[in-house]
This record gives sequence, C-alpha cells and structure tokens, in this order.
Amino acid sequence: MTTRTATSRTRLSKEERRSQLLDLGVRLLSTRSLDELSIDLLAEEAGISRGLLYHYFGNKHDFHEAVVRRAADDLIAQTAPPVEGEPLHRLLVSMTAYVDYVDANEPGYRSLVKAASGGNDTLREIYDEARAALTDRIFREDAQGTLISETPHTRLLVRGWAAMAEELVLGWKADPQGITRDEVLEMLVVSLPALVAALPSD
Amino acid sequence: MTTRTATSRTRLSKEERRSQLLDLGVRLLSTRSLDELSIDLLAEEAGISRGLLYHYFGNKHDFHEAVVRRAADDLIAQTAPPVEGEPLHRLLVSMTAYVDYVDANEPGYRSLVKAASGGNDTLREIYDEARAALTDRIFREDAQGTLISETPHTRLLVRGWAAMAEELVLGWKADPQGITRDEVLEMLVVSLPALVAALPSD
DNA sequence: GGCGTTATTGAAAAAGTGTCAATAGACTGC
DNA sequence: GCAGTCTATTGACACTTTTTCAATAACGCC
Repeated sequence: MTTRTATSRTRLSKEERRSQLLDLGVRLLSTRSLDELSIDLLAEEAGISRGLLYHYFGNKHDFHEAVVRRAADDLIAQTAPPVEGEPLHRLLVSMTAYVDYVDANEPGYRSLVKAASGGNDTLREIYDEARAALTDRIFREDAQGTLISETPHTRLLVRGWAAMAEELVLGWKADPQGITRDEVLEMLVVSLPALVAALPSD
Repeated sequence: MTTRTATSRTRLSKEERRSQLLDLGVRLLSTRSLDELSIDLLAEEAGISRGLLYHYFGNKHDFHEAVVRRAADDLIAQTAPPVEGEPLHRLLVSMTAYVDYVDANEPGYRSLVKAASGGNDTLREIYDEARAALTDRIFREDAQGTLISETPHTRLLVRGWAAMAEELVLGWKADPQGITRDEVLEMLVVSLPALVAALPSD
C-alpha cells in the first residue's frame, strides 16, 4: 500500500516522474488490456492527480504510445548487441538473448505484445522495430556470408518465423509442459533453416 | 438507409434481435476496430435505443465479447468442414479454406485478430478456440494415420506454426510483393512437415 | 377487441476524458 | 534561516460515453 498522506504533494523531477509513470504503465498492462488501462486507474495507482498525467502526456493515446515505446526500447536494448561470427551461431546468440529476456521479463513482454498487436498502426510500428532488431541481422552480410538471401519470399517467411518464435516462447512460459529452455532455443534455431530449405521455388 | 419512422417501435423476438445486433456488430467490425465500436454507434446503426443493448448484453464489454465470439464462430464454420483422406491433403484443404476466408474477409478478420490479441483473457481464449479448430484436426486420427504424433513438443510447435500462418497470410494481404495465393498456400502447407522433421529430440 | 407479457424507450445518473487557473514544493541567493 | 522564483502538481469544471431504470407500447392470446 503506497497511499500518500491526504494533504501532501511529492514533487519529482520531470525525468523521474515520467519514468515512474511509464514503468507503472508497463506493469499494469500485464494484468489488463490496453483499453482497461484508464487514466483514472493509473493516476490512483501512482498516487497523483489525473491532471498530472496530461501534463506529461498529451492524452490517453499518447500515454499508451509512450508505454509501448518504453517496453520496446527495453527489449531492443537487452537483446540486440552486435554479434559477429558464423550465421547460424549469430542466430543462436540472438535467440538466446531473446528467450532469456522473455524469461526474465515475462509480464512486461506480454504487455508489449498485447498492446502492439491490439493497437493502432503507430503502436504496431514501434513493435515492428523491436522485432526487426532481432531478425534483421539474419539478413545482414558478414565475412562468412548470409544465412538467407533476401527475396520477397524469404522476407515474408522470416516475418512468419518471428511470429512463431513469439508464440513458442510465450506458450512455453505459460505452460512449460516439461520442456526445457534449451529445447525451446533449439526449436527456434533449427526451425528457421528448415523453413528456408522447404521454400518451394528456390 | 434503414431509418425507421421517428415514432414506431419494431418489436422482435429475443433471438431475432440478438442475432441482428451481433451480425451488425460483426459487420461494423470490418470498417473499425473493436474499441471504436461504441454503444452509441451500434444503437444508431441498428435503429434502436441504447437502452436496448443493455437489455441483451449486460455492458459494453459483454457485447464486445459476444461479437468476437460470433466472428470466431463464423471463421470456424467456414474453415472447418470435416475432411477425409490423406493427412497432407487434409492439411491443404484446411489451409485453402483459411487463406480464402482471410482473402474474402480481410478487414473483419484483422479486427478479430486485433481484438483478440489486444484484449483480455476471455477474448484471447475465444480466439484460441478458433485457432484450435484449424489446427486440432492435424492431430486427429483417421484411417490413414496422423500427420504428427501428439507430444508436448509437437503441440507447442503446431501452435507456433499457426501463429506463423496468421502472420504470413496477413502480411501477404497487406503487401503481396508479387507473391501469388498459391505460393502462400504452398509455403503454409510445406512448412509444417518441415518443422516437424526438424524437431530435435525425435 | 380487451389483456397480460415483455421488448423497447428516454431521461437522468455514473464513469471516463480532457482543460486550465490556482497552489505549493524545492531550490537559489542572500 | 528567509524571501523569491520556478514549475510540478492539484482540483474543480466541461464534455463525451457508458449504464441504469421506471414508464411505455407492440405483439400474441383468449
């Protein structure tokens, strides 16, 4: 219970307050949907007046957008360090970072996925950026050559594979059924080459 | 224009009215998202008072839930006819029905997906049922045997594959990039066996 | 053609969103 | 310590949307 005394204002710096509100937003989103995340609720949970939220974020929409952006930035920051080496190994490193991030941040990540896929184009775009941080390197050239050549077909396929990865990891977290982290990782890493190899006209 | 004369009530049976409102709800979903589907709008479009909606559905949330359920039932009905024959062929028939359904109902289907993945647990559950209707038959026994044996690993994998299928078809609809319907279909049908074959411990 | 049932309405309360002038913490210099 | 300044914060108000409910009027039945 963090109920402030009825007659006292806590004055924070702009960055602190903004950060606090965004963090709280991400946290609250893991237990409810985006449109259940009302200004009223957030203000009460944060122990501030509704008016203050409008001081920091123009309106509810902007606030939602900022929350999603915060969650996406977290994901990008923690999963997209530059990787070198052989393509399949790079894929493994990427996926390891991804699985471990979801493992450690499940509620926040769920919030992000939920808000992004349920939201408007702006929200989805923000999330796509985060996904791209994970998948783009798959196409990126390096000394060893690429894992996959870039064509409309492979682009679409990799998008599909990314969606599958998301579902696999979240499904696994929700109900592991005795499957280990390493098995999930192997499923992810092995599936991409398998899909590419199965591609019809190539 | 179905504007009723200002001073006349049309009294329908409970089933008729309920059905009319749900159908209208689903239809409106093809031009707007679920959270843009206000009680006001629906009442006006249906030519009834707002109050009547609350007589049939407890509140906005319940109404939305019912609309999503109706849309999901539509999807199930149109894509899950009982199929006989060889497993791979059954898969092809299923996927064809699915792709053609999305092709013909894109906006509505998009709204359904968005509402489900962005919504609360209940909504997500409803949509999961619809997905299961598409994928469960893959495990179902028949004279020819099954395509895939049912284990925790394959269950998870098929879930992932279903997510991939959704992303592939929607991504293709959004921007075909010269890819044909049949190519998408082939990608979908070919990918499942490829994934299963690539499964590590089996 | 009157009668009871109940689908339907309309008005008013409640809840949520957005605005803004007034207030009061926290810091600065003295 | 004290006054003064800056601005984070508030609370009250206007507006929109949701929800409630007593009153009303179609329709089926006898």
